[in-house]
Formats: sequence, C-alpha cells, structure tokens
Amino acid sequence: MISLNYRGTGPIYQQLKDNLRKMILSGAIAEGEKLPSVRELAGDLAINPNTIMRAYRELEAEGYVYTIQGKGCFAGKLSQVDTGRRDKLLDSFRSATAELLSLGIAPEDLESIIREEICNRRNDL
Amino acid sequence: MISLNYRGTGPIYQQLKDNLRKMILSGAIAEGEKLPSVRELAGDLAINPNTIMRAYRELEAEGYVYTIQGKGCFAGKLSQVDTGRRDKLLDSFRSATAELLSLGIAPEDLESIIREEICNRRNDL
DNA sequence: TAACTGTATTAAGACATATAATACAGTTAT
DNA sequence: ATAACTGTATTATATGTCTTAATACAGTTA
Repeated sequence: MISLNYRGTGPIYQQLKDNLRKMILSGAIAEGEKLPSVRELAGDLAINPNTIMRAYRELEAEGYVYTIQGKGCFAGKLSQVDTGRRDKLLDSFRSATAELLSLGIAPEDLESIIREEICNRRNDL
Repeated sequence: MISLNYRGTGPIYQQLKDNLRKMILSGAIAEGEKLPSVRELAGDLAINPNTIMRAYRELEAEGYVYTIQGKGCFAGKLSQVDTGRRDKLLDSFRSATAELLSLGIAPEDLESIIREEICNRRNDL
C-alpha cells in the first residue's frame, strides 16, 4: 500500500511524509481513516519505528493527521491543514513560476499544467 | 552586493546558489559578467572558500555559470540552462499546484500569481 | 617572476539522519 | 485484571552531510 524508494532523494521520513500526504490528498486514505500503527508500518517497510513516528509527528504539525495515544494515527480533514503548510506551498509555486518565466517558459504552458492537474483531481474522485 | 542570511533555512551553499541564481535571472549579474573570485567572496561573506566553490560548481552543473581555470567564474546564457534544472522546476510547480488545488485553492488564484510574476519580471528590465 | 584565478585533498568538528534496545503510558477485548 | 495492542520517550551508536581549516597544485595575466 505504501511504497518507499530508498534510492529517492532526501531522508526516509521525508519520503514517507510525501507519500502519506499524497495518499490523503488523493483520498487513497479517507478522512478519519486509521493509518498503520508505528510498529506495523516499520515492520512492513523494514525501517525503524522512530523514523515512522517522526513522519507522523510532523504530519500532525502540518494538520494532515491527528493521533490519539493508545488508539493510533488518523487522517484529518483537509480543511484544517495548517496555514503554514499552505503558505509554504504558495512560496514554492511562486518561486518556481518566477524562474520558469525567466527561463522562457510561456505563461500558457504553466496554465495548461494547472488545467491538467484539475483533470487529474477529478479522475481521482 | 551578495547578501547571506545565516538564520536562513538550509545549508549556506544552497542559500548562496539561490542568491546568485536570482541575480543572474534578474539581470543583476549580466550575461558573461564575472562573478567574485572564490577567495574574494569567501572573504566578504566570512565563509570558507570551499563552500563558495561548491556553490559555483553546482551552478555550473545547472548551466547558470561557466568557469575557466585561472580566469574566473562567469554568468552564462539563460538559454543554455540545463534541461534538468527546468524539469526540476516543472516538477516543483506541478506538485505545488496539485496540493494547493486539493487544499481548496481556486485555479484563478494560481493564475493571478502567474500574472503577478510576469509584472515583476517586466519591472526588472 | 609575482599575483591573481580555479581545483583538489585531507583532517576535524558540528549537526542531521537512522538504527537499536528499552521503558513508559493509554486503549481495547477477553 | 490480564494480554495485546496503540503512541511516546530515552539513551546509545553509527553514518552521512555541512562547514571550516590548512595546504598544495595548476592555469592566467601583467
């Protein structure tokens, strides 16, 4: 269900965060659905439980999940994702846009990427 | 001329790369213009020459600068920026777009950011 | 030759990442 | 109450990245 690429760039806990975030965003993990336990996922992915816990803790800080002692970690509502996360994404969007334009990309190309992603979203529902 | 924020996020060589890239993109450093020598910039910024060299070497890999032994490091042509750099930016643009849409941002908001950046570019010329 | 340029290497320290082992605490079902 | 699950916390260790430092080599220019 959750796949990790050890050759991937960056720390494992980051890859795991990105993976889980995308699954929650796409609905692969529904709102309120329970995520695998720290130990279970650690066993499946053959990595240390501490690494899983770090990913869960940071996703909770972003508002993507909430955890309850003794019960587990659950997917949260997208409407309550932290504004800090949103601002970070807007920054990323803006700076990528600025550099791409300077490199000669046409604004229309960027707009068609936006349209593509709107379609991709609809296909997931 | 080149400013560094030590409180900034990430490694110094990354901050330096981002700084220099923006200056080349905006024209603050013109095409073909010589960048400060490794030792000179290291002295000005009070950081190690090796750190400067790493930034120059990686910017060269991206196609933003070219260096000549004994002469120095120079700003390259934007038209010959590495396609890998462009693809990386497009990936960043696409994934930021996807997540922002999922979080409920209106496509119009993204498009107006693009328009803003077009204006910012014109103001620099 | 002297003074500049980039390049390369090695060593050391600080910090981040990841693993391992262990212990503690809340929840659930029997 | 007990057992088996859940998250949480701590300590130690190993590894890798980042940065500095010192030094040496090589090309360019006056």
